[in-house]
Amino acid sequence: MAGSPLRATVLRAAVDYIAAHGPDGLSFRQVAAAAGVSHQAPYHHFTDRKGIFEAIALEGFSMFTDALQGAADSDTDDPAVAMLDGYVAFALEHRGYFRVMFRPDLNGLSESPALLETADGAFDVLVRLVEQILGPDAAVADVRARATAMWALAHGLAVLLIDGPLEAKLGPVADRAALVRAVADQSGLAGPARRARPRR
Amino acid sequence: MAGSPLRATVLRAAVDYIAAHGPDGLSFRQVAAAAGVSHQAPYHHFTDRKGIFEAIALEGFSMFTDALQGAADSDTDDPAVAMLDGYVAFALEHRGYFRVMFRPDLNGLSESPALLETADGAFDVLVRLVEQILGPDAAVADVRARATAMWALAHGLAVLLIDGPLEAKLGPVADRAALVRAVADQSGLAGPARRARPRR
DNA sequence: CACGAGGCTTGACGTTGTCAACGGCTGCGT
DNA sequence: ACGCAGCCGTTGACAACGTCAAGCCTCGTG
Repeated sequence: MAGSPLRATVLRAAVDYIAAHGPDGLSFRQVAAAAGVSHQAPYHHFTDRKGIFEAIALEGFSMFTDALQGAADSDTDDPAVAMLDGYVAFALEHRGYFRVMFRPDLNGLSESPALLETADGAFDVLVRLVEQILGPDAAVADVRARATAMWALAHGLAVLLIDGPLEAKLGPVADRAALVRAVADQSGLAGPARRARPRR
Repeated sequence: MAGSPLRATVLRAAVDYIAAHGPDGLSFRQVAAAAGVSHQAPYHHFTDRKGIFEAIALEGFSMFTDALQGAADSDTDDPAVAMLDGYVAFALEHRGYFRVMFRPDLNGLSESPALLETADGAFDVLVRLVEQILGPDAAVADVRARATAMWALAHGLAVLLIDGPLEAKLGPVADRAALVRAVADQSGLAGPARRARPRR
């Protein structure tokens, strides 16, 4: 299951490149050269250029699910904020993966059932947390809307920080946790459960 | 100021292509061929391939600012929701522009002062609206955080709808306004002014 | 020992972005 | 009226890219 060493090498080189320069300039031949093999060698491990992105996205979503689950499991008095922070932190620390995961044109998400399923797993973590926060008697539509709101907020923040004008405006990252906190406070999404805000 | 007709033709062809297939596969030579000219003709109107994206982003941010301003000016009892909806609506209706605007690797945002300034203009519309919502005695940090929260929420929703798994999950667009409403309600960002939530 | 398959190589083809040189129009100064 | 410079478009060439097609080692298994 581990795959050949070349496969891993290529994948790592690709992820590093993407983290540094974005996915679009990534060249099949360049990563092959970086791995010290001929320009066709990677074809024995990936069907396509797209195959590389698909593999990255798959691995990325798996790591992502774990990261979100970890944030959900961490015992904090504000699980919603922990989740938001976990989301944004993952994006910042694993740009190479994150940049590919949400680009269906690159990774062929809609065509790969395995990838779709893995991606769903991450969203499920979020939904389960929201169910837990809102309590068992919450309407399904509310849970859905709340989860979507949290997802959108976290995703927007992450994307704006990684690729958007936010980083150019606020300087690099600075204190991510404080930013997430402040934003979560300004939206109504912070707080341990039903609108009780201990405030310390 | 209008620019030559070829320039406009190329730009339109590029925007249409991007709306349909995303920016990355866009080929300089293809748009030239689509415009019925030789593969080098566009070079008289754009310095680079990147120059096309820069022009699209510039025009896009200008349209975007107008759209947001329009949403802010519309008299509704919930300006925050109007703004969020305006943001998402623009993204959905002008994917060809939106997809390029937030891709600094494509449009060279950080290198072009004119582009940066235009992009700032859009954010300023949001900040001014938040100032208006929170009232004149609001702390600067709160205004900033609230604006960032709204921006992130709208942007996340837009991105997830356009390129993310949300469209694959929820079906195409459906009723955007209702979705935005629900999400805004679940986050605390809806409501006319200071945390009054009519609930009705 | 044969042999088939996996892993890698070299070679080739069409397409891409970009540099360079060329040509025809149009409008200006003399 | 004439020439000439500028814009706007042309064709040609080049390196790099993704991908198809063969060929070459080097194993483990019969």
